[in-house]
Amino acid sequence: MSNLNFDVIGKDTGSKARIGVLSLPHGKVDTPMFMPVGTNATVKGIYHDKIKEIGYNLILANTYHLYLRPGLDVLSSFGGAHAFSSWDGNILTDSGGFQVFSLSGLRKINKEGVTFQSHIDGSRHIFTPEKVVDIESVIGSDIAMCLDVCTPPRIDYKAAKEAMEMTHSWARRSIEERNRLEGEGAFRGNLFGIVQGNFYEDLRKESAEVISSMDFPGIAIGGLSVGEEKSEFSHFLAHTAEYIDSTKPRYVMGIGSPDYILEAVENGIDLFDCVLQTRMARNGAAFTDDGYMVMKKAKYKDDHSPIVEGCRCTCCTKYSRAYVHHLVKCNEMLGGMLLTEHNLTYMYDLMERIKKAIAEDRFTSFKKDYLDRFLRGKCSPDRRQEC
RNA sequence: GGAGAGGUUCCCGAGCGGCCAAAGGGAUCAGACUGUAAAUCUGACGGCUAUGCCUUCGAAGGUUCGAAUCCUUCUCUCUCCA
Repeated sequence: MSNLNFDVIGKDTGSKARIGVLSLPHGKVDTPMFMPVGTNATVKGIYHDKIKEIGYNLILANTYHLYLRPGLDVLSSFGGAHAFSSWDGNILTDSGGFQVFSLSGLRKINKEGVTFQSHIDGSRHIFTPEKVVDIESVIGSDIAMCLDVCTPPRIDYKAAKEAMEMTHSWARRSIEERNRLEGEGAFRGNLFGIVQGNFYEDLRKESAEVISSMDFPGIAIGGLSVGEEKSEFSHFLAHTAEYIDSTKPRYVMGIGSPDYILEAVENGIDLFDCVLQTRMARNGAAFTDDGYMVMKKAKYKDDHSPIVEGCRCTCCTKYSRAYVHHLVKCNEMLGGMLLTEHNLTYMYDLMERIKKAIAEDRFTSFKKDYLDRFLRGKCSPDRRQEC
């Protein structure tokens, strides 16, 4: 029934890290893999061709945003988001569950679904789990996420439990709708379930087990990296991951920075996505092994070296730090574009290094060496503790 | 030569007797950014021995309890007319 085949092809013995191959309708994806975020069927600041050239074969898009604009009629007339955006790789669609969290002032939740007030024009729209799967089938998602209830940290137990139970109930309804559409030949993607449970150990365990028991080809951990301390993130990531079916691909939604990703990989996570790389690029920062390089700093004004020596991206092979500094200072869009390509290239190549380390059974030492250098650069000595 | 307008903290620019170390931009510097309401946002931005003090609104003098704000002289800039 599923269009997904997931083969674990290697494991690290010192951790739960693993390498695998995901076979999706639009081609294979080697895991662990980072997925660039392209909310509006475009990864901001870069051509789809370039994304593909870097090596990515799986990007995100957002159900809520695409439903509002351009709307289902347009998407449907193109036969889905792939043709519409000229992207022949895989698309994972987020359900709008994150918008339940991020647009909390513009929505209301009840058992049936979520009522959103559009952030664009204020119009009201109802999202039910069934409707989200329907929209995702129009989009043509290769991986379709269920509508879930993503909650902020520090809510009380009762609210956390309610959100979790609603997420579970919506997961069941999503599966029924998928099955119905599959029967009609209208759904060809892979529906992934999402674990919630906020920051309560028993709820996280329960949610991981409940979602794992359902008929999903892949499982995501949601509701992390929503403003909690890093230590809390690490704890709940490890605690949740251990209760998820290890034969399925595991996806942590919304991370992240290299340190978060290494943490996830160590716990056997296969997929993650994040806006950080592309957003920070537009805000003038480059990912490097020595932390984030803030290109607007005056010290790069006359620096003739590339951002990262040896990096294969356009930015590093053709331009100097001084030029990128200049572009960022002038607020020229090319600055953000070059940095976007750099950050996505950096992340792809980092994933390659991680996979190689796992294949050679030295993930733990790789992680330690990498973080020693990355966090030293990211944080000044007096802030080191916080990082 | 004549008439008019004007010189404000790095720049532009508001203020036109006390609530002014002086709005608002910009520049500069620093910080944030993690399933994208983000090419965005936040903070600092005269000096200091800092719930106060000192210096500052072209210059010098004056009026006033009190002046960036009113008066006098000087100086510089711009516009128009000759």
